[in-house]
Amino acid sequence: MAHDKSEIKPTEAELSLLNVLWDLGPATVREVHEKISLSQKTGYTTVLKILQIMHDKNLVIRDESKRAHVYAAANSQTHTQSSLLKDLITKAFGGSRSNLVMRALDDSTTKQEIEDIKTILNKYEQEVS
Amino acid sequence: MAHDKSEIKPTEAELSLLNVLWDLGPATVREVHEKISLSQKTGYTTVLKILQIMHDKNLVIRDESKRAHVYAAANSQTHTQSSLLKDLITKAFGGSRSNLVMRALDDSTTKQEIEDIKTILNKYEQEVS
DNA sequence: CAACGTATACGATTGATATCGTATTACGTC
DNA sequence: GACGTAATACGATATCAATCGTATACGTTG
Repeated sequence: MAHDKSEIKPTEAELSLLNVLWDLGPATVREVHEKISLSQKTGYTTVLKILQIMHDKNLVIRDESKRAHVYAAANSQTHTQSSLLKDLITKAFGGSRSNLVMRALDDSTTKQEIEDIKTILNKYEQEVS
Repeated sequence: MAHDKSEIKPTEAELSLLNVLWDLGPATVREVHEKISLSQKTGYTTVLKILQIMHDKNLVIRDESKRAHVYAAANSQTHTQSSLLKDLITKAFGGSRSNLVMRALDDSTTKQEIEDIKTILNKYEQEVS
């Protein structure tokens, strides 16, 4: 096989649009542009072009049955996040996952965050054992 | 202020070289090239050029007192890792640190990793309270 | 059915990344 | 102090990312 699902590496602009698509669900260029315009000043055709490129790269799928094509993220947010993390672990953390997790936790970590993470850990601890 | 320390964003090739520098400590272009050549096939002048660019960007410092300049990472590995994580949290995890941590933990997490992380959590828990 | 408004398609531009070939400079050594 | 070795400096190139202007196509409606 040539391309594995785990090699998802959107650029920065692409990730911005993916965030919008995960939020809105399937949407037209106009809808994506309107949403993104709330936080950035990007031209309509720029959004269009990037979505087209993403379509070529299979980062999004699109429904062309209507005049205004409807775009949707090809991969789930969860899967994409995992992919990005895996990449970062490889390139900046010597391949060590716990290394990354420990670095993500610092003295600004709140009590709530600690509790949330402990809950997850307990869950996996049971599964693993 | 123009540039904050937290805006450290090395490119992929730059990060490769930084990994070598963190490993070797201060080193000449030749030393860096020899080390990187073990895992990649990059030309000597390419390594040199990237190090020069990194110097312009203040990603590395260099000692020019000798004929062969000696390069060293300008920022610690720890600090750079934190910076990269912060960036990823912002761009792909809706700004939520625990979101990232939880995604980093999946069902392939080993018992040992869970223990390591719990230890860290307990440490911060005490500090926080 | 023609015109207008909106959508997509296409191409050009700018800037950054990555890579090297070649030119130039600087040491040591004899 | 000239020469050869090895270093740095300096472009040049190819690719990709990001952006937008303009051209073209499509449909709704008067």
